Amino acid sequence: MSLNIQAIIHELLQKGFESALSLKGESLDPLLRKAQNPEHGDFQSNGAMGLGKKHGMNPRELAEQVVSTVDLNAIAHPLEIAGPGFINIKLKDDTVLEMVREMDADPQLGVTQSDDSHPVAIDLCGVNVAKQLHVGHLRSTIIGDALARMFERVGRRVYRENHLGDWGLPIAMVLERLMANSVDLETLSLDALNDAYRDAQLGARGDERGFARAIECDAGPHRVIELETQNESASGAQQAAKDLLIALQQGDEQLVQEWEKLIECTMRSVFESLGLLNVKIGPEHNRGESFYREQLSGVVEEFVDGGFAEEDNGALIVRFENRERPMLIRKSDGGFLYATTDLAAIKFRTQSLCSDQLIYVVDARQRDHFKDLFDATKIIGWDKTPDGAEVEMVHIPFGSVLGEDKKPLKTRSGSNVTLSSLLEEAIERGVVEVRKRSLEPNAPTHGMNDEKLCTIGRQIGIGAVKYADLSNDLVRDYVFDMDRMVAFEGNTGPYIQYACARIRSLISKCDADWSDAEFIIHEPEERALIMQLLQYNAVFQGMIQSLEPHRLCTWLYELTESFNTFYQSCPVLKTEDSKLRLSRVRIAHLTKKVLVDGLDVLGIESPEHM
RNA sequence: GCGGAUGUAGCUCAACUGGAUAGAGCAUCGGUCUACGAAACCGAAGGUUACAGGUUCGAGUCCUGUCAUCCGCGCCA
Repeated sequence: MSLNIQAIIHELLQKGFESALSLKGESLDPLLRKAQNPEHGDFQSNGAMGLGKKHGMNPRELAEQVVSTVDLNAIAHPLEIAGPGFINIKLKDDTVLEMVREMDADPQLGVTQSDDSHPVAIDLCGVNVAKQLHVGHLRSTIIGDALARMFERVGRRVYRENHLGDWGLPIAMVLERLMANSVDLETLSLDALNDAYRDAQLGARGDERGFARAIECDAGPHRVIELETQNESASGAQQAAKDLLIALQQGDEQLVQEWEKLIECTMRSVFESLGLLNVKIGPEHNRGESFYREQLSGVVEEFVDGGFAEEDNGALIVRFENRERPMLIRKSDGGFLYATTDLAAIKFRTQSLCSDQLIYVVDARQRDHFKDLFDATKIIGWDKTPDGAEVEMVHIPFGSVLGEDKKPLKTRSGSNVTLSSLLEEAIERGVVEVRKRSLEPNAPTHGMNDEKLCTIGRQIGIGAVKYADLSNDLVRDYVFDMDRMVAFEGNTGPYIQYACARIRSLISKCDADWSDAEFIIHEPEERALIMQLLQYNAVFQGMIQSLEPHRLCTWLYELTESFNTFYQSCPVLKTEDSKLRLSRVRIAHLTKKVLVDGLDVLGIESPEHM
């Protein structure tokens, strides 16, 4: 017996189908699933309908034959056939108890560890030097960090790649502007820096052609607004910036020093926000555009030498077989583009880091860019690691964060919402709730000092925002509604955190030693809770495979509901029967371990009290 | 114009990748505490899954078309 009981049943059923249909070697999938309705049992096999049809056999008869040849008596109740040919399986309680014992004894809580020794590289956060973080970075950062934790949880090495926008003309323009005004970079705030960045952009990004074309193509409001902003003014400041960039590229010592200060100034503020967010991203994860600057011409040469790139109107482009749109890898003035840098980064990640899985957590608007990028990578053969492993490249195209008006989130005055202001509000809301709660005499937080309350408030407020983000299907846009997130009711982070806190105090009130108490199933709610716990690994593997954190969120929410139902109907400490009492404490403890572990994978903290 | 995404209860979202009666949470209405933490639990009501066809034992899910919203479309990142 083992935790992968589903795999065992799968195999037995498969053999049953093989013998019933007198077929071998063919992949006959019994379509074993968790039962959709608990009344049908624990698992269901949907294979008979499709296979019966395919091989000219009555599905129901097929199911009956399978049932008569498969022997699951040791672990399950007699199999039942329902409807057109569903096979329903209900495990014996003894089987369930044995599995839960195993899960509880396993430090990994049953989560299967990966045997892939190649690292995963996750492109996340994506800050631009001299720019304030905004809500777009929120998603890239917390989704990327959750995915990273998920891979680390199954034992894989992860490179969190913070691909900073720290190089090129935009940065040169800011630097030029700041130096022209002899601003002291040591004491500069990111807000001031952000203003300088915007001024510089306004000065240099005039793009009448792009604007005209956007109108012509009937472009959406996103693009038009962006281009309008760029066109508001145009000046000759670029020339100075271009000169500065050249000097910087040539390694002018003074300039390089100033440039480094600029990055430092940005990252000080960035890491402050990232710290509040409880994400594992630090200076050691910085590997920005500047890191690749020496490699760009080599990358382009490789494309040229391989015959994969051609000249077009003075620019160098890569063409694809199945579409019109080419990818530019060098401008007609000889400069490189972000696509060039991204190609260099892919080469580095696959060839030097030897990653066999590249994940880009970048918003959905860049779909076409990544399609081009990945296809170009395949053309030149960087889709294999040096030791020959196939590289999987995935773009996670997450949706936009919208305001109540269903348009990209803005402040009342129409400016972008900065990440720090958003986090501040979330924390403030969390702190207010915790303080309010602590005024009640019966609350475990009653009388706690304010510093502790603030820490808890931060954990709750941030947890609420992160859970709200991660619990949605990533590709969809979602409406940011602080009130709903911090409501702490229903499917929210705090709901789950609250259950953890209750279990902790429950356990702390139990004097007896329950650590090796026998698990007992006495009430249906106990069985239901244990069955939910036993799905942890399956859900986890599903999440790894699909790269969808919201699956874990949904399951954790269900687990919390199962626990609350159990807790409501099964007295724990008040139970007279001491064996049953200790069993329930132990079930509660296992639930807490799983909830805390799952929340941690999502990057959400679980306060002791709240 | 071309390409892509999305459309599920009043609102915010699920649906284990084609399975049994489409599920939750808010909001609404009705029950549970002199408390193993009520930030909880139990129940009611709420649906032509944008629309029209098609594929099959079976479709929210797959294919075709239509509509709506959003995004992208060579020298910005």
